[in-house]
Amino acid sequence: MSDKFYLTTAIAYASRFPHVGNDYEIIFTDSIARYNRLLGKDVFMLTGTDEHGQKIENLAAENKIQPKEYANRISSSIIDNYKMLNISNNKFIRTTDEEHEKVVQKVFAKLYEQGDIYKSEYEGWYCTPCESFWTETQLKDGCCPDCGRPVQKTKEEAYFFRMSKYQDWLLDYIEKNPEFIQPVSRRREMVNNFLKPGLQDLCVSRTSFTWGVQVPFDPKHVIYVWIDALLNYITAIGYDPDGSSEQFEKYWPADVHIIGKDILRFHTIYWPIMLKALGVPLPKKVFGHPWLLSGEDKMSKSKGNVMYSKDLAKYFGVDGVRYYALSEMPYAQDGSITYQSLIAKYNSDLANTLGNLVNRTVAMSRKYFDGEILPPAAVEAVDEELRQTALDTVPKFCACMDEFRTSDALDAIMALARRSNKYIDETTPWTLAKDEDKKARLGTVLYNLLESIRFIAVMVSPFMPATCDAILEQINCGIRDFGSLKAFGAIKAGSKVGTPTPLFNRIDEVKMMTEIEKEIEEESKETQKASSKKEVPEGVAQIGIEDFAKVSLKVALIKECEKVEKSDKLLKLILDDGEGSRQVVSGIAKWYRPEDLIGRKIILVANLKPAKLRGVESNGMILAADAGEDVRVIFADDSIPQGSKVR
RNA sequence: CGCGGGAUGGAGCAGUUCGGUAGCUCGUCGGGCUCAUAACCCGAAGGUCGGAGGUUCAAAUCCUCCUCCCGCAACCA
Repeated sequence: MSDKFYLTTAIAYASRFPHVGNDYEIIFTDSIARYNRLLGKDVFMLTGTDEHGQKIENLAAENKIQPKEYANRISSSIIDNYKMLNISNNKFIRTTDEEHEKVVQKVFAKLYEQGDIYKSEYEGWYCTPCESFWTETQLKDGCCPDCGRPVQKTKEEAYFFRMSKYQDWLLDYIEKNPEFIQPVSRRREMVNNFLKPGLQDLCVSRTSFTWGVQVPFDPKHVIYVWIDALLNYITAIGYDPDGSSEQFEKYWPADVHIIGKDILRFHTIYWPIMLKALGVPLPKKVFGHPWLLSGEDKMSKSKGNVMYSKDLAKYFGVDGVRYYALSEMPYAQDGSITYQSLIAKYNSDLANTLGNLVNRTVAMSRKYFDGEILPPAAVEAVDEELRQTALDTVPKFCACMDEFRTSDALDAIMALARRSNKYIDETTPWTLAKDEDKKARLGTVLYNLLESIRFIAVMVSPFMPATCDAILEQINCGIRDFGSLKAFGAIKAGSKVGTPTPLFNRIDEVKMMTEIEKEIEEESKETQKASSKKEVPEGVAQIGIEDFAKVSLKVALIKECEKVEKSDKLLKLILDDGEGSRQVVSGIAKWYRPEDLIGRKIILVANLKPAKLRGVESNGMILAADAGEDVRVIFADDSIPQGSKVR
């Protein structure tokens, strides 16, 4: 019997509280899980938190608490958030769970013993003040992603996973299993960018921090994120290299890992190779979903465009938030969320189309028959179309959901709601009600409407579980199994409908926007207060004047400037630093054109070690400020002669 | 010439595999109805399908070139 369905989300990094953009993934996954349960499958949905690593260690230190304590806080707030969102996960794993850590160590040891992991030296970038190592890709603007300072190339001892050994096998596997990587466009990206050029061995341990799972046979090493985090998918259900649980045998391989498109690489390259090395079958699918953007941009604190589910739920209800996330998101492109679009969608789909349909139907039933449901005795030709639409919607709904197209599935359901509203106009129950002889006909019309609404309620349950319950309560019908959608007419005549209560109250856009704007203003005032209090920036240690004196800052004149070929971000500058010319390369091409800079004076870090960027030599660096997402060069006053020392 | 995706009425999308009246939701305008949440139903306006060429009886769809956006990669001293 292959009626089990195991699906997972990525585990959330427990460094800070997630916003709606992050929550999209769990809402989406939850709707897939609930859909498969509706089909009668034995579903196991896993989610959790990734709680190890440098960043959490640092954040904990800043807050003067233990890392575990910090992780506990964030983790429990995430659990609360998921509860609020009505997420139906079967398990919540934390990478700090004892069972998980034990298995991670065993796996590491096993891979080491069989030669897939070996000890070597790791060349990376070191940030002295933070005492932390970063990989090339982790760097932000070439500097430490935590404190923004320059970093130095250094070596440390580390363990590596021999990825290259499995590369041909994986390439072959991906080609033979086109279903494996989900939106297909992403598959090409992975194959062309990583697999074909050749895989680098992956560094899987660190000595630069301690908050993580220890390498069992070499305690000064901590197992770095990939082995630790990815293994959660199998440790959570009882994998053990020495013999796994029954639960593992039953649910593995996972039917799908649902993850953000940004971490597809780890799930479609490193994870399959790890599993292969362990002799464990691969998950059937990895689906890299797009992002929910705030308007046009990614949500970020510095832009002040972050929206949290719990705040949105206050205005739109949990199901309103779930509905928006699931219906507005295109299949493979990023979606967008704004208060305006949320209000528009909420009003037109939920309040007007669906909510009003249920409300008017139940109200008529009460009004004309005191709520009693009559049998569908007086059938007419118009009925057939409604009936057929309802029946046709079911396979459409399934086809969409099997491909994870939630917005198309919801579209199909809303089309049925619209068809039902139209049916009311076609049959004009209020006219039938005036004629005593048309009672049976009127009863039939209302019966058909109630049954159609029942179809909607059942199909809507994966997306808006609470709304499904509320509808079924109002039509007073408990028949909600998927099998009941095979035929039209499961509602029993003779029972009485409940009280008509609006499911979604219409929102006055102007009113709500003023309210929301007021709230946002108050919040930003608060955060400003809070941030002005702790002026010591995150993650930057205080230094003495003697440290500062090590940096030689000078004013310099930009004499020439041009773009570095084949680069998006680099400008090559020829500077006059008072002693002569020097060439500096700077990553500011996105914000400045060469002609904007020539003739201006800037501040130069004069004693930085030379480096080559994109093959062009750079001697020093120019100072610039991060203004949100933008970068602004710090210009010096024209009256300052070049070569002047800055201190 | 690093790899990939995209450009369709005011907005957001479908249609492109296997050429043949350009479709959906929202918005706008006009009408209808009164059971209902100023809702619902009907109708209309609005698109030379990013641009230029080509193949064809026929191109949003196939081919070539170009422009602009977005991911990934490289790069950010």
